[in-house]
Amino acid sequence: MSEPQTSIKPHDAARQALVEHRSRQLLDAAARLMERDGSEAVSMQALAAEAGVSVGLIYRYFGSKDDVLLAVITDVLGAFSTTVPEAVEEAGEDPVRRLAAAFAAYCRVIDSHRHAAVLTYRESKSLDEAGRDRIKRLEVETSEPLRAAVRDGVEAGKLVAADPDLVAYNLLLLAHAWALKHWYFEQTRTLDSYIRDQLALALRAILADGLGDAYADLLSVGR
Amino acid sequence: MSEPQTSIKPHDAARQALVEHRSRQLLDAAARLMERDGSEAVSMQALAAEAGVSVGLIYRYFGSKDDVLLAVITDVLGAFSTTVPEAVEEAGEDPVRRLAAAFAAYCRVIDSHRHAAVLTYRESKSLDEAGRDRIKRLEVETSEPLRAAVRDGVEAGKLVAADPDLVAYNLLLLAHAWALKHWYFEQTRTLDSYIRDQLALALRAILADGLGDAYADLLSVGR
DNA sequence: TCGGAAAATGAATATACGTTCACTCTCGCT
DNA sequence: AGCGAGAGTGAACGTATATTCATTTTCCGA
Repeated sequence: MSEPQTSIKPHDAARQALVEHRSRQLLDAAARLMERDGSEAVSMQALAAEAGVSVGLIYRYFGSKDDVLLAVITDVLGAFSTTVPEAVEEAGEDPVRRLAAAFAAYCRVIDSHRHAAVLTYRESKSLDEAGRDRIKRLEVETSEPLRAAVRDGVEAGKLVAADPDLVAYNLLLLAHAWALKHWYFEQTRTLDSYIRDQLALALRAILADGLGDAYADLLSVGR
Repeated sequence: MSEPQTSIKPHDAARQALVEHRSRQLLDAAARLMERDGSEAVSMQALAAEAGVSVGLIYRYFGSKDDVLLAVITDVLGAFSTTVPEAVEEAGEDPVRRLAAAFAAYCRVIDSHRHAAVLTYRESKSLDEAGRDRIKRLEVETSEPLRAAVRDGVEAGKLVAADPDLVAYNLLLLAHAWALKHWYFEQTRTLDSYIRDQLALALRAILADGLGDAYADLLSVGR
């Protein structure tokens, strides 16, 4: 009934700290590798080299390559779910402003993880069924702030959208598009002008009549 | 100065026919394989099996796997450049109707090659720089009908778009999205309702004031 | 009918990569 | 100081798969 060792607690704490540290080190290395050489370049050996550890060590902290990739994706999705709500709060009460802030925040997170953010689009033989389902669910969940903002706008009579979910999902897609089609958009746009122009276009479709003046600043298009 | 063989001409014709036949056979097999098992499943051995030929034969008609994939993509892009203009012509003179027809045609082509159409999004280590550039150029070219329709609509005063190119490219993206995010959209939509709803939403953003009634049929949403 | 050139075959080769494991190193405790 | 458990190592293994090539088959013209 008694523990074989009395020092379980402190051990566990140290262990946890190490796990935390190694996981972060590896996930950071994976992200770095991805942004530098593309997501195809993330092999276990390359990851080990980038992180400055041995191949075998990775398997002490992640069960498989799938697990690593899953964790990278989860990381990015986590960034959404902290950054975006924050930005929305800062935008104040107006649902239109909140929507604009949410979209901008999405785009900015994606811009700083351009490859990792679109890992989901890779028809990976790697990621198994369960992992894919989990990611899909998370992805839909992280689009919730957008959906909420659109719904609020409709309820407040400031937006008109027959299908708020479609509007929100399209905005999510356009945020992803900044990464997916970066080679195209970068020819003519910066991140800021992309956000501004896409937002202006989207708002034109859903802003209630007569509100153009109130949001003129959001409806302007880049020079 | 004289040819070693007098029968060069007929030979060449027969050769050409064979090349044509084999290429089609292989590209069709690749497309079939892709739609059935996903694009990751297209290995040279699987392709050979699906086409009912030997592995070595593929290399007689394509220099490498890259070449095969490139040809598959080119095939789909070719389908765009014949189908879409056709659909646009059938839609008559009205630029708004033409735009609607173009978008619908895009979506339909994509729907029938859901995996192949989206091969471009695979961050393939396979496809080399030159091939990717060629594809990018072709992809932009195939979006020309959309661009033209939007521009015409603006000139005719029926559409209002600060940046017609962005509008056209977004529509292209939304067509791709039917394939990219099929797992999401299929939950709530059919291809037809997808086309209708996306078109309605997009038109709301760009239709000139007072034209709502004239295009009420294009602006309706829902089942 | 026959010879040979082109077409086709598929086993073998090369390579890249995920995963494992026998071994070494580190460090806290006695 | 010495020991032992857990941390870390990296060569080796298995597998998948792109590519090659020696060999066989097909088929057309003489």
